[in-house]
Amino acid sequence: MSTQKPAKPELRSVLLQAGREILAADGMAGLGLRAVTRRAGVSPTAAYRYFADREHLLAAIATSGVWELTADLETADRSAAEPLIAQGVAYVHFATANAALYRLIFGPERLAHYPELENALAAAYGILAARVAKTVAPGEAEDKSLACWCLMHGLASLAIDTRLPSDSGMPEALAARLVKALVPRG
Amino acid sequence: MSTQKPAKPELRSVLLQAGREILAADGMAGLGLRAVTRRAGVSPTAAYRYFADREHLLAAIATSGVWELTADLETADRSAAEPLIAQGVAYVHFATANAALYRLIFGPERLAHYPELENALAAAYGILAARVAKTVAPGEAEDKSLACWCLMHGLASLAIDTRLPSDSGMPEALAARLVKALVPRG
DNA sequence: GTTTTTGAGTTGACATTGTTAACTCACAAA
DNA sequence: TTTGTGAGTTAACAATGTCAACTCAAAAAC
Repeated sequence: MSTQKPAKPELRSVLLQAGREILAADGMAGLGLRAVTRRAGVSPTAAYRYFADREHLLAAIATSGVWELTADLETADRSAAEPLIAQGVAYVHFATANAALYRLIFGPERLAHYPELENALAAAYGILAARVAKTVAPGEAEDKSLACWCLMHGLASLAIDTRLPSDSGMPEALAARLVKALVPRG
Repeated sequence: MSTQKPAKPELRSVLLQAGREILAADGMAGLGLRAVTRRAGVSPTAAYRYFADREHLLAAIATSGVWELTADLETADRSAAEPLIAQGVAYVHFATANAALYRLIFGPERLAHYPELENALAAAYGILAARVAKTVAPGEAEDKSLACWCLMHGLASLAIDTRLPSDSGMPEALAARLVKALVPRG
């Protein structure tokens, strides 16, 4: 007789999933360690077998999000006539579609100390920088990559906080315009 | 005989000051309602006479910071040969010199609901947009202003989180280069 | 000049949170 | 059969945000 249980739930990833769901439903406000374990149907302290403390749990959730973003950038880069612009659009689309998650990633100050998160972010930036390097004069690559990244992050933040001038239209369209302004041959 | 007391301490602003000090010393982590009142030498609930809850207190602290930033942008704009670039430099200088405060301002999601904070931010943006409008072709002003703002915010965030490529030099210098790349006649 | 009102703050309590230390207990190894 | 051990639980702690009820001095009203 086979067990009815979900076949090795792997609590660690269950917790990440629970965190993502809470994030999508209640935003950062609801994202406590106890809330996450509660939703995972497990006792609060169970999380400590997989995460040193609450911050490490949050960092892991953020990391999972960044890998998703990286994948989105990669497909955008591959599948479009204007790859750099497509990346910009994909970036702000991800941010607006996963607002709370994006805020977790770039919100608090816990960033520098989590190598996993660092790596994921470096990978995402790598996709962008590689495309810029192929699009722009060699001497300009470094600065333009950085400028693009800043531009997209800034735009995404403003869009999420509905701080864009109300007549700016869809943030994705804005992303396309702004990236084009910075790198005309995107 | 004149009183020895500090002549109408105006608890509200004392609390703001205490918050700023905590922010500078311990970062956002230490910025609890109880910590603030404790440092102000007053009981925890005293804050509720001036702020509806902890978030309103934080919003007020953030607002005070944004007005400071606005003033910095204004003087930078007035006192330089290349006013737009000076604004960019002043912006990231403020952010890096007041990292925790900057994170409070742009960190959590409590933004849209605090008109005071909204106004302060609109004022800061106004300074920038006005200068861009004077520097750039009429049709381009809107988008370029926005792009500048995004650029500066993105750069400031990355600089604070030490996520800039390590060979980028001082963030202020970087700000000058990036703004110039976007608006050559800055 | 006495009474009343009120503004500004305190005390004490409550529910929640993150975290720790000590435990249970099924299952694999010996 | 015994012994470990991995994965989780229970019970408790200190700290937090918040509320309701109070104190009490100084200003207003009569």
